[in-house]
Amino acid sequence: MRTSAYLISTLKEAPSEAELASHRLMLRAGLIRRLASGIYTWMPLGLRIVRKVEAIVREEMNRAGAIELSMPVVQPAELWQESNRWQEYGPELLRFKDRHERDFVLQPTSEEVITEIARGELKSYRKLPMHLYQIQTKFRDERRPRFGIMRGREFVMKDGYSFHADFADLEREYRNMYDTYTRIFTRLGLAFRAVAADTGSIGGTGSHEFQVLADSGEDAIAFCPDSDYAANVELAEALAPAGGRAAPTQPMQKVPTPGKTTCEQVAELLGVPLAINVKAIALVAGEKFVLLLLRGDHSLNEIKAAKIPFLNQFRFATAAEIEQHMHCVPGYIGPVDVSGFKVVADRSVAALSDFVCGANDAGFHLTSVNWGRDLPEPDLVADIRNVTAGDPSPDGKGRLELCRGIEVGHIFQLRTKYSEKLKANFLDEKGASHPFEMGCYGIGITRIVAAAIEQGYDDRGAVFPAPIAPFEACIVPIGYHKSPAVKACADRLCADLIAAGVDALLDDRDERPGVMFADMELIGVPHRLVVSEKGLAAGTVEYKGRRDDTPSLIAQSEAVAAIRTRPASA
RNA sequence: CGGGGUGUAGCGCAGCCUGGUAGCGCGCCUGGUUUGGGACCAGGAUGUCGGAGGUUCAAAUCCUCUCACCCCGACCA
Repeated sequence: MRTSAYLISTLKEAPSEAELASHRLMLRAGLIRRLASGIYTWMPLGLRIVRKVEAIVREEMNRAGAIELSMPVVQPAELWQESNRWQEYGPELLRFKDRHERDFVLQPTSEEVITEIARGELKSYRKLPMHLYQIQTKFRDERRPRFGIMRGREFVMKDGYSFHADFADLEREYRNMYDTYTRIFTRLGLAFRAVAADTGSIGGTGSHEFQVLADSGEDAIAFCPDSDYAANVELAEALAPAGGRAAPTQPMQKVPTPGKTTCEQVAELLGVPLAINVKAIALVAGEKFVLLLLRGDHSLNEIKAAKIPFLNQFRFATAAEIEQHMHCVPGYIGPVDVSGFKVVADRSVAALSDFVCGANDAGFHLTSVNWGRDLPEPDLVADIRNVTAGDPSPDGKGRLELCRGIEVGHIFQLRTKYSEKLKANFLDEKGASHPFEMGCYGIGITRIVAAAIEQGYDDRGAVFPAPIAPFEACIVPIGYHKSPAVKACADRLCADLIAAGVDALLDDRDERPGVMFADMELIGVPHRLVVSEKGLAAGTVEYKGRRDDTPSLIAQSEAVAAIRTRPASA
C-alpha cells in the first residue's frame, strides 16, 4: 500500500472532547471519527486494526470447533418478551417501531435469537454439542458513553453460544473457551489476566473475565502474586480476620466530635487508627430499613451486599429515612441502642473490639464500643466489603494485590436460564425432552483496539503489537521524488515485503521526512525502514523498531529477512 | 439521573466582562524556495459564532428557553 493512494488523516492536535490517552490517539491517528455520542466511524486505518483482531478471533474460534453464523442486528420484540428481557433489560435496550407499529430492538446481545435457532435446529442429542458464534455490531444505549470506542454505544462484539446435553459437557466447553481466549489474547500481543467474575444478572454458575491490564481500566482486579488466584474486586472474597475478637480493655465513652461527620475526621480528632472506626451505611430494601457496618478504612461492595437475601434490590436510604429510623442526622449514626431493624456487620467489624462509632446524637461519637457488652451481636455477619491490597488471599496462599483492567472478554455458564424460558429442548437417546445446557462467550472486538493502545503508547503515538498494527512495516524514503535510485529501492523493498507476506506501507508522499516519521509513529507501525541516497551508496537501509531509541543500519539485501525475523516491537 | 464544563472555519483556540462590519495558529488550495524529525516566503479559499426567541438603532457579546458534546458520580452481561 502507498500512502499517496490511501487515506491517512492524522491530526496534530487532538479534539478537545478526548481525555483518555487511547481516545486522543485514536482521533489523532485518524483511526476513528465521532458521529454522535458513543457512535464512531471506523476510518480505513482503524478498520484495518479491527479486521486483524477479528481475523485472529475467528481463526481461533474455528480452531476450537465453534461455527460462525450471523444474526440480525434488528430483532423483533416478541422473542425479547418471551425471555422477559423486554421488561428486564431497561433503557439500555434500544427499542423502536417499524412502519406497521411493530416493536423491534437493536440487539445488545443475541441469546434470544440463538436459542430460537437452537430450538428449531438442534432437536436431537445427536446434534450436540454445538457452539455457534458471530462477529456482529451491537448496540447498547449506555447512560454515559465514554472514552471513545472503549465504552461506546455501538460496538463490535464476538458473541458465541454453546449448547450441551449435560452440565459436564458445558464445563468441558467452558474450559475449552477459557483456553481459546487465553490463546487469542496471547496472539493479540496483550498483557492480560483471566479473573473470576460475578455472574451478574445473567445468572449461571461460572464466569471469568479476561482483563487487559491497564491503569486506566474501569475494573479493579484482586490477584495473589504467590498463587494463581485472580478475581474481579466485585467478587473477591474478604476473609474474616484471623485470631478473632480481642477482649474489651476500656469502658464505653461518649465523646464530643462536633462537625466531624466522616470516619477520617473522627479518627484524626481522636488520634486513633481509621481501622477501628466503624461507619454505618443505611439502606432500604423493599420497605425495610437496614444498617450496614464497615470499618472506616473499608468500602462497601454493593454486589456482595445485594446477594444478602433481604437486601435484594436495595437502595441507599435518604436523609429523611435515616432520621426517621435513627432519630439522628447522618454523620453521627451508629449501631448502639437501636431497634426495629436489622444490623449487618462486615466480618472485619464483627472482629473489632474497643471500636469507635456514631452515638446517634448529633456531634457525638462513642469510643471503646464492644460487641456483647455495649450492644448485642449483629443480626448478620457477612462479607460486604471490597478487598484491599494486603488482605489475605482467599486461597490461603499469600496476600492480595490490586490492579486495574479493561474487560475485553467474558465467559459464562448460562446453564438452562434461556433454554427453559424459551422452551428450547432436545430429545435424549431415550426420547425424553430436556432444556439445553448453555454457555455464552463474548469478546469486545472494538474495545480491544482501544485497550491495545492503553497498554502501549508513548508521547509520539500508539505502539501496536505487530499482529494487529494497521501496517506491520513502513518504508520512509528520503527524496523519493528526487532520486530515481531511492525510488527504485523503496519500490522494490515494498514489493519484496508484500511478496514475503508482510503488510507494508510505502510513504511516497512528497513530504518532508519529519512529517512522514511523525505520522508513521503516530499510527503505531511496528517496523520502519528508511531509504536514502546516503545509505544506498553504502548498500544499506536503516531499520528502527517503534520502541527503539536509535536506528540501526542493515544491508539492503537483509531488509526483508530482518523484518520477518523481528517478532514485533511489543 | 445528580454535579461540573464546553459549543466561534476541518482541528486547537482568542474575541464575550465593557454590544458597533469575525480573528489567530495548524490544516487546506496556488506559485516559488526547501527536503534526515511536524520547513519558509508570497497569494488564496473556508463561518447559519450550536439552535430558537427576546432586549437594542445595532447581538458572537446582554436576557430567556432549548439542543449537542465532554468530565466526575450514580448506573450497567
